[in-house]
Amino acid sequence: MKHAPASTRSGASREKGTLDRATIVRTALRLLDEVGIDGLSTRRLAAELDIKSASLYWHFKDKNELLNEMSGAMFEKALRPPNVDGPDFDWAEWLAEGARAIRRTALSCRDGAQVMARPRPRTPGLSFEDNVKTAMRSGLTDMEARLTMQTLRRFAIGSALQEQATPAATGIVVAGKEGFEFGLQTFLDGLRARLAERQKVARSLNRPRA
Amino acid sequence: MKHAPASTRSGASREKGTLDRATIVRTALRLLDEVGIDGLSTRRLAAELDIKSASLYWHFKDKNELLNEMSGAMFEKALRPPNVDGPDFDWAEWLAEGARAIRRTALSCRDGAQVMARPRPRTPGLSFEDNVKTAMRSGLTDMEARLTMQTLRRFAIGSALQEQATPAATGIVVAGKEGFEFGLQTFLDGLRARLAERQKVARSLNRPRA
DNA sequence: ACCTGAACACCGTTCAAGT
DNA sequence: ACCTGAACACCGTTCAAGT
Repeated sequence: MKHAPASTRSGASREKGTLDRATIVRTALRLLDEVGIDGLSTRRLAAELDIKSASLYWHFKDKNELLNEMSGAMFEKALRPPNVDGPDFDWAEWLAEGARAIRRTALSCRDGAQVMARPRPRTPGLSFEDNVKTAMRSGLTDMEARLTMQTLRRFAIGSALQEQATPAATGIVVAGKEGFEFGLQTFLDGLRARLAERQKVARSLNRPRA
Repeated sequence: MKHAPASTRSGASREKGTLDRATIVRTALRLLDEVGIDGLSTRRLAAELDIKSASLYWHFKDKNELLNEMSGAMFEKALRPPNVDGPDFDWAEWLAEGARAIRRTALSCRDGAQVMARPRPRTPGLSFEDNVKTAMRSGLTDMEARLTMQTLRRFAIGSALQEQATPAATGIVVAGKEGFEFGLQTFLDGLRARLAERQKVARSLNRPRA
């Protein structure tokens, strides 16, 4: 006699053919938070989905592709709404919030930083170009805006990575948000200095004394 | 008939009892550069050392301990001589060189950034406190000096990590050194602004007008 | 003190075969 | 189109036993 068709796993039973990449990625992220990156095996994930591990290879080329998709999902979650307001728009605070969101998202899940440190699949230009535009409202050039976002992303991931590493052995100086804010604000100060210098030059060109 | 006692591996035969942690770490780093982090198995490393993989567990508690030691070795290599000169000492350039050295070392070895992103064993206070002292010659407080070094370390590792990720999928904006220098110099600009502000305040306190 | 043989409990991945 | 059974070629780690 055959036993009942599973569905005993984690409560969420599906009918066949319902399984798609998004569901797998979502489940993988939940499992990651439970067991950590070393515990996240294809067999364990398959069990969580009530399938066999071989089935995962119909949906994903290999485990790397799955992990990269997880990275993409975390970034999407971190960078939700550009949320640009009216004339009181504070570009520095907007950039800071973006960097904080990346770090916060990475820290919100066990080993999340290690996942976000991976390459993510080319999101279809969705919000990235919009964000560049928004960053340019500060007066930065297109290239500077991109470099700024790249720098903040690298710093946020680097910070989360160190903060999430086994706390005993790391040479952490100031734990938590304060250590992060120092680097963040100092970098933004550098941007402000650059923009102020640029405005000064522009003014002197507009009404030359000579 | 027993065959000859190995020594066919990679040319470097040893007599028994010669093997120590430093040799293992050095060999592991060479092997890492050959096969990458996914190829660096205890069995492969043991073969390279002409021992059996079980023997590694006499020298190291587990693979994690070995990897952390590798991280420590790479940082030692990166931060070699403090090399502080005379009165023409340029603290900003000194900090920049330290950050560049970390990034350069990470990029010098396949998957090197992933290794340096790991926690490293507590180095016996060797050069770290000296470096804090050196950084303070800029006028930064002790805490600011530590935060600065932490920030640059995080940014350098974060950069190397992204640069070393599979080049196709990453949203790299400006590849290579230029992308790194932007973040580095902008952060240092922020530090300069902070120090300049501090000097201005100090001067106004020295000779008050009122 | 240092190393091995042999095993344990896993991995990621492939592929013919099922439905 | 989607999933399984069964296998392949590996893993990290332990531990009694050797020298």
